[in-house]
Amino acid sequence: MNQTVEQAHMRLTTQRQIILEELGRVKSHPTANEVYDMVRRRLPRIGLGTVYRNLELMAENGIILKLEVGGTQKRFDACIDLHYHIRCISCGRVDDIELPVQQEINEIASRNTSYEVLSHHIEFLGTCEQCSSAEGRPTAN
Amino acid sequence: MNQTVEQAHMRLTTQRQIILEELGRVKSHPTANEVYDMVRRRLPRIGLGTVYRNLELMAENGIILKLEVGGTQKRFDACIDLHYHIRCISCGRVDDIELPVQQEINEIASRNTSYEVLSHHIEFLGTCEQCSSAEGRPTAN
DNA sequence: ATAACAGATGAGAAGGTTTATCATTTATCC
DNA sequence: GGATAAATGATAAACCTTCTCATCTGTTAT
Repeated sequence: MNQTVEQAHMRLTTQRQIILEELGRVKSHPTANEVYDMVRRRLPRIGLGTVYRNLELMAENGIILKLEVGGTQKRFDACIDLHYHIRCISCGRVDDIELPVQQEINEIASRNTSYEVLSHHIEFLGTCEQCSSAEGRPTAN
Repeated sequence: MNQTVEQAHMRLTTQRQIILEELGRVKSHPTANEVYDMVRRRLPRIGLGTVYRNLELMAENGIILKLEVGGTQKRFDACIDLHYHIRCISCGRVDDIELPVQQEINEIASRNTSYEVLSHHIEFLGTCEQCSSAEGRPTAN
């Protein structure tokens, strides 16, 4: 599951290479459109569809991570190690959160459901520093 | 936060009443469109916008719960007690899962982030009974 | 009761995100 | 190099959600 573009029998095209590079460059968890904007600075003629297609493909092959978080848009992460996230309910940004991964709750969950449990994800909700400090100010929002 | 329609200074219109009734009738976690379909059987002239507007409003006022889960669509729940969910990666259905709520991890998370932590949600991923048993069959999917 | 007012609705348009289509381009394999 | 398969870019389409606004409904004050 966790592999490289070549091991997934995907051609390492220029587009894929740069999508991967740009995604790896940031610590944020960009949406497809944000990745598109980053990549377009280096490949101005790339299509939005190509970005979507490849993010989806690379996520399916375990090369990158597609975040299963709330909010309207899908987000992607070059770091595929299991870790948890926190999302700002005001501006929507998503950050990593330091918390020991609790693999054991998968087993606990398994005992209480008819589903075949594969994984879990914890998402915290809160307000980020910027939005918290902007709350009082009349002009900001 | 957790209150009735009247306490939220919302008029208890026929539409709101029936939306609440229909949402309370099911144990699933329907999408706005699924609620629309259920309600329309009793109020054929209701608009989809009314359903969206009122689900959103009632969620804001803590009358119902808007699920912060992955997937493309928002889902709603008449049960507002904090509990966790499991989502089928094959068909998308969402069920409750029995697992003690871990309020203490909010505090642990708080120590490791600059966010103001408000809440958290755990979402398990897996395959539901139906999809698991349908996996082998050639015709099903 | 009735008039004035505010809130809610229904219909449709519009917006935003994602996926599908397809002719063209690019890479790979003999 | 030529045949073949895969990937791209452009565009359209699909999908979900929100917005707009004229109309309707309920409330309040007279």
